[in-house]
Amino acid sequence: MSWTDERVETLKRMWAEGQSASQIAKELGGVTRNAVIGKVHRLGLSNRVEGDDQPAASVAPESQPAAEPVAAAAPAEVPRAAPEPEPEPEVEAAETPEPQPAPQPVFAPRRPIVPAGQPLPPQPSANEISPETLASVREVEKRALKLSLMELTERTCKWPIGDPATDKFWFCGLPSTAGKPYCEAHVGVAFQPMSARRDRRR
DNA sequence: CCCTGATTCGC
DNA sequence: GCGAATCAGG
Repeated sequence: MSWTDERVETLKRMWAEGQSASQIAKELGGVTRNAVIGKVHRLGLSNRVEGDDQPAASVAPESQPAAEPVAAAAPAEVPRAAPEPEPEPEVEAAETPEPQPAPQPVFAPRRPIVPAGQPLPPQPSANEISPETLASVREVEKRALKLSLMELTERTCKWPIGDPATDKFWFCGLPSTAGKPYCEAHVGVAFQPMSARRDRRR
């Protein structure tokens, strides 16, 4: 594969959107994340840290995620999570006058959306779940890794636990079943044969 | 171990 | 210019 204008354009766009090199590589196909990173540098993209253009104040090493939606449709929709307390460490002492217009016009997207390959959990009512499964889930949730939205990956259980409107909210985070968005226990709750649900429903 | 980007250097 | 290998880090 070569870097055609089109492919470079895609690269630029995705990089600007904050997509990771590996995600971009996957999208483009035929290239590795190394290739993408190498190209990014050759194109002069990347976080120009060195002083040359903008003072660049201090390119946030990680920067905040700015709460992104997990997925679209959601039966029992999950309100904004924003598990990040982050009361703003704010600037240091009054050492930077910065009377200038405003530094940081760079366009700083960053951490994009979280996979969400599957629809969000339906949060079935208790009477639709078998006692055994329910017990298993409760037991498992005690061991939940309590991950934040940004910590989820393709192989972590994305089952939400707690009230999204409060601080007591997190995602299961246990190893997800291959190909599924949830761990074994939550897959049991999320994916049930229609017949089973029908039979169990009052 | 999973993942990130950065850098080097032979091709 | 390209990107695998490697490095440094979360």
